[in-house]
Amino acid sequence: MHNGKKYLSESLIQLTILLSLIGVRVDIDSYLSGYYDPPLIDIDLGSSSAYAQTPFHSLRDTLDGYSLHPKCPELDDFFASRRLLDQVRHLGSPRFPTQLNAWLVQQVSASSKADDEEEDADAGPSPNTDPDPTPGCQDGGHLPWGTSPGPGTGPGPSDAAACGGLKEARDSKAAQAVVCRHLKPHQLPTVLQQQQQQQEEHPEDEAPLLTQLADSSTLEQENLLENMATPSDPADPHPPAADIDPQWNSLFSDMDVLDSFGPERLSDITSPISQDVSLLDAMVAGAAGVHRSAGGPAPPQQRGLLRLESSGSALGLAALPFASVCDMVPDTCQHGGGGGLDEAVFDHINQLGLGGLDSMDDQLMRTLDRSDSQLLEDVDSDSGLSLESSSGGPVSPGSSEISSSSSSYREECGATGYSSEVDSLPAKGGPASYSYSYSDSDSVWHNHSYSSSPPPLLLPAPGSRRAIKQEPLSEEEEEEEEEVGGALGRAEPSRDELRARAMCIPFSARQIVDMPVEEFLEALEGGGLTPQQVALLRDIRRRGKNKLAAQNCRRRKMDAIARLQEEVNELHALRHSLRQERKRVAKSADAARQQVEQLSRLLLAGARDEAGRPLDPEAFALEVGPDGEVLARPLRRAAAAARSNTDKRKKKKKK
DNA sequence: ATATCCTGTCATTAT
DNA sequence: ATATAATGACAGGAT
Repeated sequence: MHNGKKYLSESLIQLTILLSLIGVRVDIDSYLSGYYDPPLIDIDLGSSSAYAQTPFHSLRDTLDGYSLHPKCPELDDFFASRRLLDQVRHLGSPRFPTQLNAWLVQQVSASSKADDEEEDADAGPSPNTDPDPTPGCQDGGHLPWGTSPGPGTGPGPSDAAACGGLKEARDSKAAQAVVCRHLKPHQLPTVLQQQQQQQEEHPEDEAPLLTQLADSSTLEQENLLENMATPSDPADPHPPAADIDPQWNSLFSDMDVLDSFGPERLSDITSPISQDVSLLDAMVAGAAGVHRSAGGPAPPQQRGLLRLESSGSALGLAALPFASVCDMVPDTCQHGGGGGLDEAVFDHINQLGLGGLDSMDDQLMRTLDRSDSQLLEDVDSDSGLSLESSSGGPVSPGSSEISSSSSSYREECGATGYSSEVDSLPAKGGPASYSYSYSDSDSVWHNHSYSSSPPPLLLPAPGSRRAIKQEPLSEEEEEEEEEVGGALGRAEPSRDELRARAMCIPFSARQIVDMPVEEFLEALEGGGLTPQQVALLRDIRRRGKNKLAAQNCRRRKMDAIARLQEEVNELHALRHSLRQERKRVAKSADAARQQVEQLSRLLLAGARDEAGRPLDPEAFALEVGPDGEVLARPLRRAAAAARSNTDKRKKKKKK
């Protein structure tokens, strides 16, 4: 516990310092509260137990899905990347900040590579932004499609922007992933509107399906997702990429106009980027530039672009969840003057035909529109995961997911009481009246295995998200999947799951257990639940927590036993070595003793008494006196004295 | 049939 | 005061 407190305080200090460094001191919570639930403050600050359950509820739905544990080593990388990209971003591009930033970053990366053959594409303002050469940062490696790098794993999307730049962005998968990750749930209506517009223009697209998907219930979503995944080639897990690629290619072909700068002008641009620009100034400049760029009523697509861009740099500036802080809270940003830097940069740009960049915005919007399907899928997949699958993130009771699932539950609900229904529930398999389509992890979402062996090969459930997306697992997801464990094999709901469904509780057992306590209490109080439902909710949460605690406890116990066994083995080895050493010492002592006796006999053989007669070697022993003088002591006397001593001891004992 | 293991649950205590 | 974690003990299913 003491460690936990220390850890908490250290983490808070680090977080505070980092936030103050980036100039976000006042409105960060309000900003986050508008975007995320729970806010950043609710980020889990550690646990007292190394085996404590993974706080998925606090690790999810924060910071674009990439929540940052304050102790996470990637946090520095994250903010360093963000500072770099904010500086670039807020250099003042009025109309195409995202594209320009991505291009600038790419140019920085390219120049750095020219100067330094090493892989460090982040060289420059943020030299330590990527300690881990992730695929997105290396030689145009593919950013894993939809791969969630896990909480705090800054190098993921941020590398796609900072390291990869346009070269990586040309990879349509990476680009889609970047875009998809930065569409907030609250943007879904906008996306849907755009999707509908696109549907009107391109009725052959997947928009109807996706719109339907967004409005459907969870089970329907699973079916739809299955339908979407079915016609695709199994060898190609990313079928939509084919639609995106031409768009991106055309977009970047326009971007190639900027490549005509040439190295000498490039140096003009890259060198300011490397300056230690005041972040505050840069942010204000960027915000002012963006706002200036609006220049009156922006067309809807431009507004959409700005919104997307302001919500974390939809394209290249991925994984910058704070990137739009200034846009969101401009009051906190005091304009310090952009200086000649912005003007120099954008004079170049303006002189080199910015007209094409207007069309580039349109193309970008079209690209984004086309990628909306992927956005939808990503967003919806996350929601589906949180609702039905193992990740089980917090979902507010008022969310569409809950409402949809709630409705589906209510439709199937037939039980009327808690105790009677609950206690009669069979341990295996629900009543025939239940027709739930259980997902992979509702029943058991933990790893009951004590062994430290690698998790078994997980076969994705037929309707699971994994089966659809076929993406490699991030560490977090692997961990989660590991926790799901054997549940995939037996897709049976837990008893509490059945209880919850029997009582028409609009949460899964996983949700009930994983949701933050505030949300849980809110659901209890404001959920319009009956007392029986409230009691069941509390019981499910208590049992779920205790179940996880028991698992952790047993794992700890097994680990402790293993450690003790290891210690026993080490002690056995130590005892063996000590015994060997004792034998060696005894042997050498014997040898020394024999040497002494031999030398004594030799000396006694040459010794003479006062009368000049030779001494009997058997009757005398050599003795070294206190002054170093060697004396011949008669053995009989010594033996007699020894005998008398033993006699005295015996007499004393008898007394 | 029995032993053992695994897991969930309860009760209790600590944090 | 409440929530939660930790843990011993027990029960029941699986092997």
